[in-house]
Amino acid sequence: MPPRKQKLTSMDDIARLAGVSKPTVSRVFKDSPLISPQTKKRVLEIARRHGYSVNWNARKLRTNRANTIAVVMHLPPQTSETASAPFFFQLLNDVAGGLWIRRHDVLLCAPESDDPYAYESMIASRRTDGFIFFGQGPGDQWLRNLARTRVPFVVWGAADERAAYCTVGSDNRRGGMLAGKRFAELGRQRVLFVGNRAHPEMAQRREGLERGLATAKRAADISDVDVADFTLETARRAMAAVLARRGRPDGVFAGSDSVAMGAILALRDVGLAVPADVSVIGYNDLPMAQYFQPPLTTIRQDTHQAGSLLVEKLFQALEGVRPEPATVPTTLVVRDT
Amino acid sequence: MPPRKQKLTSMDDIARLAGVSKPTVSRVFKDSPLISPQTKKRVLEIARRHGYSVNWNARKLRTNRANTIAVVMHLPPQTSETASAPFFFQLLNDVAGGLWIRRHDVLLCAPESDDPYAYESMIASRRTDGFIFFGQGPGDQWLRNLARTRVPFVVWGAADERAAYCTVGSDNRRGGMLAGKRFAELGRQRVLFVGNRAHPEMAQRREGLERGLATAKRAADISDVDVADFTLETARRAMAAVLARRGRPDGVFAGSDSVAMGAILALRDVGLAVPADVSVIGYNDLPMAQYFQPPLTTIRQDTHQAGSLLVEKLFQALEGVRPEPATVPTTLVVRDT
DNA sequence: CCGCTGCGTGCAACGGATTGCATTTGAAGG
DNA sequence: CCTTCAAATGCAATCCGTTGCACGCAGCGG
Repeated sequence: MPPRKQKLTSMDDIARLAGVSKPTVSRVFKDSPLISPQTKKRVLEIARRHGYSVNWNARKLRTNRANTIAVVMHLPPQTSETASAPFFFQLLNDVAGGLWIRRHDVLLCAPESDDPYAYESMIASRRTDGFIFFGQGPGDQWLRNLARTRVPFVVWGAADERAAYCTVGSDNRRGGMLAGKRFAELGRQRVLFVGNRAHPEMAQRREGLERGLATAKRAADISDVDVADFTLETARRAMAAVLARRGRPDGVFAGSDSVAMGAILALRDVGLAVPADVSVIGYNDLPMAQYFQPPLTTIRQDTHQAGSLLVEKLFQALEGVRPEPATVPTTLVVRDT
Repeated sequence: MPPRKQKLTSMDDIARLAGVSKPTVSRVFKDSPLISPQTKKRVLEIARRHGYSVNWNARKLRTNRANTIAVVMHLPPQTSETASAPFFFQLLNDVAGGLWIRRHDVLLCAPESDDPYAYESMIASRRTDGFIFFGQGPGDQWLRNLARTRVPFVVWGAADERAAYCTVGSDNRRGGMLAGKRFAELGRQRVLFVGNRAHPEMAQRREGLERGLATAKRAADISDVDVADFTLETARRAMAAVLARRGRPDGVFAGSDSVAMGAILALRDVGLAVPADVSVIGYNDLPMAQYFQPPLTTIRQDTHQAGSLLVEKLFQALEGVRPEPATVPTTLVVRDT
C-alpha cells in the first residue's frame, strides 16, 4: 500500500515559516515553560493558519508511549444481546470520561484470547500503555498469569483473594448482605440465588447473601440456579426449569438486573406473584430497572466513581506503583419487588 | 516525562539474531510474498522467543496511516443515562466488529465540538484515518461543513437531502410509514408524534407516519410533542404536560423505544390504557422493548447490517471513492401496544 | 558457455518529532 | 566595564520501521 495523501506540513515547515528552529516548535506544542510567550503565540498562530498539528505517531515513537489505554470488554463473542451489557456500557462511558480528562485515547478491544501473549504484544508494540478489563469472566487464572508479566492492567470485578492483580469492584459481599438482610426482615425462608458461582463476583454476592440471611431469627434456606450467561432469556429459561423441578422459593436474589427480570417473568409464568409470593432483588440498578413492571428492587453501585477509580489505579500502575484494590459502595434500592 | 521502560528489542536485534537484514524482518512481519518460507519461519520463531512485536508507532509513522477509525458517540455530554444509549452501544459493538475484521483499531471519542477543525486536526495528526459519527444531533449543518474538508467520515442517521455526506441509517420514512399504516388499520384518529423534528431522522420518521396514515379511509390528525432529549424521563414529563393541556390521543408514535416507554408511563398516569385506549409504537426495538410491560410494539432495524455498512462505506471513502448513502430495512414488530 | 529472467535479500534514505547539551543574549551584580 | 546567571533557543543524535533500487545467484533457452 502506498503512503497516503500529499506530503503534509511538518514541524520543519512551521519552524521555517516562524523563523525559529524545530525544537522550539516542538516545545511550543508541549506547552513547555521554556518558550517565551511571544514566540509561542506566533508559532501557534502560524500553525493554525496552516492547519498543522503535531504528528501523533512520530511523537509516540519518539517518546515511546502510546498515550492510549485499551478497554477490553469481556463479553461473549457473538452475543451482542447480552443484557448485562448496558451496565458495562455505562461503565465504559465513565471510564472513557476519566481517560479523556487525563488526555489519553481510548482503544476498544475484544478479548483476543486468554493468552497473556496477546496482551504483552500489544504493550510491546506500543499500541497501548495499559489495559482495563471489564469483568473477569468465569475463573480468573488467566488474569493471575497476566499479572506475572509486565503488562499494566486493572480489572473491574471481584477482588482477587491472593491479590495477584488490582481490581475495582462493587462491594459484592456487602451488596449480597444487604439483599440477605432484607429477605430476613421480610421473613423469607427459601431463597434462590440465580447466578454463576464460577464468576468470582457472583460467588461473593452469594456469600454476602448468606451472611445477611444469617441475621434472621429463623434460619433460611439457600439454593442455587446457575446460569451460563447473564441474559434475561437464559435466566428465564433456567428459572423456569428449576421452578418445574424443585420447590417454590419465596425469595430470589439475582446476580444482575437482567437475570432478575428473567426470573420475574418465569415466576409469573407459573402463577407466582411478585412481590406478594416471592421477593426479588437484582443487582446493578440498570436504568431500565426502575421502569420494569414491577419496578425492580436492586443493589446499586456507583459506576461514575468506579470509572474514576479504575483510571486512577491504572495510572498508578503505569507509574510503577502497585495499586491497592478498591471497592465502590453498594446500596439497596427498594422498589416494588 | 522520560521515555518509559528499558530499551526494548527492535527489528535490528531480531535481524541480527536471525542472521538476516532488517528489511527482511520487516517483510516477514508484513507477510510479504517476497520472503522464502524457511526464512519467514525462522524469523518468526526467533521473534516469538524474544517477545518481539513490531512497533506500531514506528510503522504508522513510516506508512503515514493510523490504521485506526474513531467512533464519535454524539451523546449529551453529562447525561450518561441517556436511554437511547443502549441502541448506540449495540451499534458500537457491531461497528467495532466490522473494524476488527479489517484489522483496524477502534478509537472512542467524545464529540469535541461542532468545529470541523477538531476533526481535521485529528486526521492531520494521524491519530485516526476517519470517523464514524453516531447520530447527527439536532441540525446537521456542521456535518455539511465537515464534508467540505478532506476528513473522511460516515454518519449513522438520516440521509442528507443534499447528499453532502454519506449516511447509513434505518429507512426512517418506511419505518414511519409502517407505524402510520398500522394506526390506520386500527382506525386511530388522533395520533401524537413524540420526538424532535430538529433531528433529521426524526423528521423523516414523522414524514413516513403521515404518509402511512394517509392510507386510512378516514383522515387522521397528527400533532407533535417535542422532547429535548430521548430519555425515558424527559419523554414522560413532556407527555404528561401535553396530556394535561391538550386533548387525548388514541395513537402515539415515539421516536425511540425509550421515549415510547416514557409515553406509556405518562398515559398510564392519567388513566389511559395501552393498547385499549391508545396504541403506542416505538422505534429501535431495544432488547428491553420485548420485556417492557406491556411488551412494546416497535420498529426494528438491523444494527448488525448497519455496522457492516458503515464500515464498508467509510473504507470506500478512504479509498477516495465517494460512497453512496444506504439504508437498512425496517420492520414492524407487533407486540402488545 | 553466455545472456536473461526472477526470486530472495541487502543498502541506505527517509518519516516527523523529542531531548541532552551547547550557545546566545540581555540584564543584574561587582 | 567585565563577570555571572538565567532565560530562550538551536544543534544533532535518536526513536524504529518501510521501501525504491540494486545485487547475487540459480536455472533455462540458445
